[in-house]
Amino acid sequence: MSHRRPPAPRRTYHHGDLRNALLAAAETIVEREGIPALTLRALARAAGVSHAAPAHHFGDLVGLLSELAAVGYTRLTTRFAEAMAAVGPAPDRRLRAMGQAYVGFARAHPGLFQLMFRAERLDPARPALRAAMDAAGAALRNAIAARTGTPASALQAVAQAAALWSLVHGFSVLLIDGRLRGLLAALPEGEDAETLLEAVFAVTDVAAPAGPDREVFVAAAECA
Amino acid sequence: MSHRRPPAPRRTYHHGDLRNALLAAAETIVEREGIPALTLRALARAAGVSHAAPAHHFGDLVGLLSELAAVGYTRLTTRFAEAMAAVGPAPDRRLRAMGQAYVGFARAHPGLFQLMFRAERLDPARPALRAAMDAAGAALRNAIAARTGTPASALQAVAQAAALWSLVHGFSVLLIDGRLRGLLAALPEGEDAETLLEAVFAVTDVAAPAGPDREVFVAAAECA
DNA sequence: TGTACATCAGTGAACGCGCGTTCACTGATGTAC
DNA sequence: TGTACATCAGTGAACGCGCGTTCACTGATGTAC
Repeated sequence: MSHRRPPAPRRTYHHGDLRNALLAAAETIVEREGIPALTLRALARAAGVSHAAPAHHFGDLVGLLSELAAVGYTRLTTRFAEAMAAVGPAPDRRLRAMGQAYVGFARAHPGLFQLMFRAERLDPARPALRAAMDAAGAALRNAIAARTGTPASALQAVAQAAALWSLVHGFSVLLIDGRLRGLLAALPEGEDAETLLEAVFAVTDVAAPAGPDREVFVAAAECA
Repeated sequence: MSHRRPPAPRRTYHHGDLRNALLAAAETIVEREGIPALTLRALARAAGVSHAAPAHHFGDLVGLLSELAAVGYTRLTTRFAEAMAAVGPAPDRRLRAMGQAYVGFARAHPGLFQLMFRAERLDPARPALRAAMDAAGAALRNAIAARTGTPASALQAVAQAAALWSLVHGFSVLLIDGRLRGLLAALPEGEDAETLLEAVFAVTDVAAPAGPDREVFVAAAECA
């Protein structure tokens, strides 16, 4: 979020970059106080501006939050790219890196992440939001397609995508909501959510490493 | 929800079963109008009662919604039991049936399901809610333990549970939010969300049938 | 370079709304004797 | 069986609050000439 300004002092009548200041304020508020605290007046207050000012830039609250969600999806797409780049070209490693980036994003920005999936406060028809969502979705599908190769069927291709997305999304949601606390407590000393996610990938075929298990399986096909 | 009464006619000053009437009204409202429409006044209106009346039974709105969420968790636990009973004793079938029941519940009661996971409107310390959540969680863990048998490690046992729960929860959330629409559209003619869920289980090891694949794998271990 | 004017961005007072909460009340129910 | 009384459940008016929206306004900026 560029051009962030302190809300207090302003020497000129015009703000200069109220649009970005409002988005930054919205993100701060949602992380500190949660989604219900996101109101037009609270945002204007945080940006140090009269409460009627935001209307000039976003129309209404749904518009503003949709733009913020778009920022979130764009940031998520960036995280995807970074994580995959850091891990080299192996498709299964890239896919796992992407899943870890997904969960990592949710943990780093839980409020924003929740907002991105709270349909009632967003307008998916907003071009910026639609474009940002599409970009994130395309990155996910590409990474899955790269690993799967030519799928056995259309159904299987779709199922691969739905499975990975469901897995990392469900894990993220349950984790930031504290629902996995019980399971995490049952872990051996010193193990945390990151270890658990790795183990989840391991017991799951979706993003499991193409390791010995898979080779044994292939060998079995020949042996039989 | 028992003893449901029409809100309009009431010959006696006392309602008789306002507690259940309010829970029923809350469920109707959340399914028809969504979670933001759940206010004390709207509930009282729907139950045909003055807006100060609910306080006698639930204290405040969080209390009322927590009780409703408890009803939801209890119903979910019942669905679990029904689905597993209908499918016989085989642990992997039972586990899949449970996953299907989870997603089926979310589809049948999307508003209630969302409420059950909207922490900001619930008080998890309420005994009824805590008990109902624990019961549902225990059913899930038991079904997983029955299929896994003796796990290789504590980490793996926890990972199995986290994986299945994440998978079905993520699938449910994305499905009722319409996020899987794109993937569903890519399915062959006539295939629906139920088929997709089956396929997701199939590409996933978590609840995959102990079918030929698994046998081949075992054969390979001997063959090598 | 200077001036006039249109447009833009933010102000601040006012509005109506639905909300949760409080409170004195009243009708109904249950219990003791 | 009857009566007195306490308790319970629901009423309805009132309150203050924060909200989004409207509106006439004003200060700043940009543009035409």
